[in-house]
Amino acid sequence: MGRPTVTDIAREAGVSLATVDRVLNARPGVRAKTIAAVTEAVARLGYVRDMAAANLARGRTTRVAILLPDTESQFVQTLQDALEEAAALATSARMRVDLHRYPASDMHALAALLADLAAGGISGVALMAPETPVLRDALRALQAAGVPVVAMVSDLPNSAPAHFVGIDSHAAGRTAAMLMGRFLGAKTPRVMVIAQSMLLRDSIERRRGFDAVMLRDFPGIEVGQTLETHGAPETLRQVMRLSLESSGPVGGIYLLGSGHRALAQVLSELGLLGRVVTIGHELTPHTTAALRAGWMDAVIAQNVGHIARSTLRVLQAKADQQPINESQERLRLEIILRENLPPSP
Amino acid sequence: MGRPTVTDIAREAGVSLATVDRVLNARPGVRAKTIAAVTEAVARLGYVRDMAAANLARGRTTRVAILLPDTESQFVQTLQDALEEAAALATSARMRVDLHRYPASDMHALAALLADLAAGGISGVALMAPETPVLRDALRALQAAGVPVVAMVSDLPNSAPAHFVGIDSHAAGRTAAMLMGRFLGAKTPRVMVIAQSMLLRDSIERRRGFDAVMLRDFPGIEVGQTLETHGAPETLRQVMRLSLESSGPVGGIYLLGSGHRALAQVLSELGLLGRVVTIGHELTPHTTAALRAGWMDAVIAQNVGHIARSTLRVLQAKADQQPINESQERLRLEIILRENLPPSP
DNA sequence: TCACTTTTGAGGTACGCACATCATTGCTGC
DNA sequence: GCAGCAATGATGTGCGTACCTCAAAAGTGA
Repeated sequence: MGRPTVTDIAREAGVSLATVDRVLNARPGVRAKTIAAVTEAVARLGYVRDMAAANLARGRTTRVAILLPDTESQFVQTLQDALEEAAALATSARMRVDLHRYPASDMHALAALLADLAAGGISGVALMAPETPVLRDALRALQAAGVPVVAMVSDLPNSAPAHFVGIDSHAAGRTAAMLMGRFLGAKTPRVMVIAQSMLLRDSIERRRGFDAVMLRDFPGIEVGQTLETHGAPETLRQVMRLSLESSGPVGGIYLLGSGHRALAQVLSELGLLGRVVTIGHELTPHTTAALRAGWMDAVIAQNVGHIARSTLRVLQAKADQQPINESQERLRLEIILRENLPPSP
Repeated sequence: MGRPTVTDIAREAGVSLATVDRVLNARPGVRAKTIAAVTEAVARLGYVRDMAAANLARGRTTRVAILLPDTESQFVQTLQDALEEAAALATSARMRVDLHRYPASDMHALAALLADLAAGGISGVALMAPETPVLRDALRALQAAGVPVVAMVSDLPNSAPAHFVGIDSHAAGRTAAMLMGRFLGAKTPRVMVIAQSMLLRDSIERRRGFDAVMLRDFPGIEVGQTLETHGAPETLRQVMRLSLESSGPVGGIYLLGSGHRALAQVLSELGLLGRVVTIGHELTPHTTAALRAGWMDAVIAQNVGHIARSTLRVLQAKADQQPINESQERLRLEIILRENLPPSP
């Protein structure tokens, strides 16, 4: 005897197949008493609906949309690649994934895109975006229309997403601090913190976590203010020179966001490349090269492959109104050094 | 128009459904020319077999066996828990998993168990075991009978397993060395290496990787010979005292295998707990507690949840004669510090 | 008790595929 | 040109479920 089927449930509950179907799919026209009988039979036999067969019978192909900013970021590009690979595989499981890039600076365009999607009859949306009021309203409307929303990488707590796929940014910052503190050793106990901008929630949280551990475990190390570069290499050069002049030399650099290539350039000009402990975030071709070259000491990352697969699994589960396997979907915060770099494919 | 189906392939290739079926399922009695025509139609239409429907039609439930040693090891226990959880979920995907523990000291018993399984008509076997000649022969026989074998945690290169699920132990050792070297800082540049035994392949490889990086990047640090404890706390106490007396104090301890609790005890007796950099392997309740308490500085681990799910996915793929998604099955080597400990459930 | 509504039963079709059977076609050598 | 065999076609059944229709039974109120 294999797994129980609807037929077994019908026999066990003493009702017809049609009634079992009505109960399982929450169709109207069944007495409470009958519902209870079927539910009990389900529990007794340990019946689990065969979702594959169910979706086959429904004939529906789950259609989901994924929205990424059109930033020229290596990380976003890496994530997109991972999503495309995962989407190709998901095709064999009756799922169609539409990937869109939205203008990062125009939240109204994003909101309009979301409205279009809602009208187009989609069964789920996942997105990576900073939480603005416009977006929040758009997402709430989407969810009110019954479309589940999944936040990727950066959480959207005020939009009440159905799920968040990403790591704890505060823990990421704490981990960076722990490594920085221990790697610094006898080097100048001063750390420079650099960010493109502090608008994104994850940057802010990383910084908070970094400070918390620095203050608690390494009180002897001085941590500077966040230097914002707004993505411009020239600004980076200026703020770094200014900071070094006014506060003196540093033993470590913590890069909150992207901009690794520009940093390498400036460090090289200053004769600091490989002489200061450098810690950053996210595994991209640039950071991989930097680790391999030896001038970056550690990268705190989240596995984009996992993010992609987890996102699709969660969207599928939501579409099927199935529960989520928390332990599988919990992303690990990864520490990457030169020695545990993943083998290049 | 949704996804193409076998019917579309038949029309496109100008053949019948039966022939498409013969080609897709590699059944005999089709001319090479016809096979080519069908294959081309598949490529042209971008046909992807609906595995859900296929498995439904096959009506077969994949039965696999998983064999773990009956060692009283926290890691093995953790792995078993993960496998049981994954197995419970796999049930809804038409897969039955039988978990066995074999006597760790009796390879003949393991071989006999494997022979039984082969006779019982099983579609796959996964196991964690040291590679002995007896086992190697048993595994070869099993594979000759068409049963795919998956090695878990510790590879079995001479038994030519269909797949290995686990991390690169050499890289694990290299990573441990990197952290040890950098964490030591101004501490006594001498490291003690402790193992239960050096019989297992992964212990040996870790040690090799550790030495390689120590030699290359930290030539000033002296690394002692491997002290074997054979799992006995009393032996651990003796060899540690002996080593400290003969070679002098150490600044770090590298624990190759298990035995974290006994180590804590002895370190405490010696007044060294928390005063030497301690690095070990695998995330278990003991090591988690040690990291939290602060006397262990880092743990190099592999995610048992991933091992479990990956093992089942690979076995399923082998049973379905489907290709394996390498990028999903590649396990990451994890570095765990206190700050990035996974939140307790 | 009768007309009425609500609840339940019986049965069919479909989803995309695997697998089986039997009939038919094409090709080979003689 | 015919036996003999390989290649192909035609057709049916079933996997577990969804969804539909129509008929029958049970329950309701007056």
